[in-house]
Amino acid sequence: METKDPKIRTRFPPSPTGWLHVGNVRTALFNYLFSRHHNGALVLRIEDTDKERSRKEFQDDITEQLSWLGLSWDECYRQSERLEIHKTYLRQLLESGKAFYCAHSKEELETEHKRQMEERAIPRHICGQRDEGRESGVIRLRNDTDVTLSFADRIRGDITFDPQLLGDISIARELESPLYNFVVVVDDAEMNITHVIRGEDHIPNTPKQLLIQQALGFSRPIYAHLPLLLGADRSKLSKRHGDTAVRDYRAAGYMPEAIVNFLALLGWNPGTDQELFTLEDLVREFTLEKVQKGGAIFNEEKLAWMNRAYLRSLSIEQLASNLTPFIEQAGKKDLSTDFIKRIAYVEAPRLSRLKDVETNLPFYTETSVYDSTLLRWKGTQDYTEIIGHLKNVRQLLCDIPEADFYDMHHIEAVIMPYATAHSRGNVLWPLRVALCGSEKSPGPFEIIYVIGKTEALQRIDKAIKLLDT
RNA sequence: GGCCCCAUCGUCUAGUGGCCUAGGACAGAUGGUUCUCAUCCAUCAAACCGGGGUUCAAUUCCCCGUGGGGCCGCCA
Repeated sequence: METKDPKIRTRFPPSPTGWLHVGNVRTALFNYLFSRHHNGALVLRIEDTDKERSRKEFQDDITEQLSWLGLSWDECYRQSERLEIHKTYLRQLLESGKAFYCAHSKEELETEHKRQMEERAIPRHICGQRDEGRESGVIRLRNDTDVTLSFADRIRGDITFDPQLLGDISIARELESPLYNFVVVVDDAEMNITHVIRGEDHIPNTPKQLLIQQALGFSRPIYAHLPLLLGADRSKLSKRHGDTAVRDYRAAGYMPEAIVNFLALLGWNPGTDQELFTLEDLVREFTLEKVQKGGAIFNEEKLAWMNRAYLRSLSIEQLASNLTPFIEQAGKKDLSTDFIKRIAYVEAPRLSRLKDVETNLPFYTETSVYDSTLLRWKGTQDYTEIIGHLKNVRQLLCDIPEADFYDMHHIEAVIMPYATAHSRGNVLWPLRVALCGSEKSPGPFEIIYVIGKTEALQRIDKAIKLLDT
């Protein structure tokens, strides 16, 4: 059993350069689960040091989607507001000679890199200007370490690097513009981050950050590198794999609980057969020891299955209110709440995503034009027989009091004996087609239940008329 | 190319030397229920990357291959 350590602090540091995507959310989730499991704190840090690419709408998207998913944070910072702190440490390194200005041009560095690749040499920049005392250019950390760098990853064990392969690490474009590896180290230390839980694509950054930490005299946090989220081709999940933004899944009608549950199981599981977890369950069960090492493919079919499970756990009232915006979006804005509740009731077993409601919506809200031949069961039924059945069923429906139309099973109980007596297909197929005008649809009782007595009678009359002419 | 990480059914995974004729879930196939669609129920098919060790015994430990991935920015 792990002990609860209130001093544990984790962080989630997205850069606001695109819509928050599911890979980021998985990282955020694991940080959330770990910190909450230990009664610790989660810091949200907007990494907006790249002024060119950072945008306010993306930053808003981060907080909006995290909130929607139920992932809360305890503190929030914007890196761009911490420039003075970063500059202080930058000056410290410059003054102590641990960092220096490198005035080589981009072109020069590019040429050097190209040559190194061609010569199969180590791609690194060991700057010849270390001791020239220049006062402008890129600020680099002097790297003359020759001892092997090593850190204990909580998920992968010891990972070692040869620091000589790194060259002099760039830490700022200029004094006013510090770079990622430097800022991360300073902020993690300043914010007392105890556990750095991030994607394994950051493993190569770790030795650089270790070096910067040492130069600054900071203590080292515990690292845990998560397996990557993969696309179907097993490469790192990205935009080219299709919709990966949380807002897209939200717009399609995935439940936040399903997304969280699904993401948690990508790279982690408690070692049991349980698949459905609330966020509280996850917080209670989560440990880094159970985190997987290999990358996991983001399989939308399983997400859809899980979403179905969550949709079906909703009450009709809850489902109806979740469905309402999607029904409105499909162009049906004035439906009564009772009507929507009846749609929710019959659609519940058919929905993978809330947006799927638009598939059958026309059956409930519109009358359709169809060919009279569609009314024939198996395509061969006699018209006069169909007319007879429809008229009889119509009469049965007429005799049901309006109030009983609010019970689907009552409607079924009235019509079913008649249908059975005349072979169900002979009665129910034409009835259903009369009601919806389509080959495939929900059952006749379901449609009648949704549209109500008056509308049902009208549609049956219309079908009878169609057959009569 | 260099460095680093990883490796059980198509996919997500259980499995920490014998309980494994390898378990579950999604997807798939078949059958049943059924007026169509969906739901639901039952059944089936499907994996330990290869080769060496260690051991009485390896999916599990070690090594080497192979395969996959990540990173090599004055992006984060």
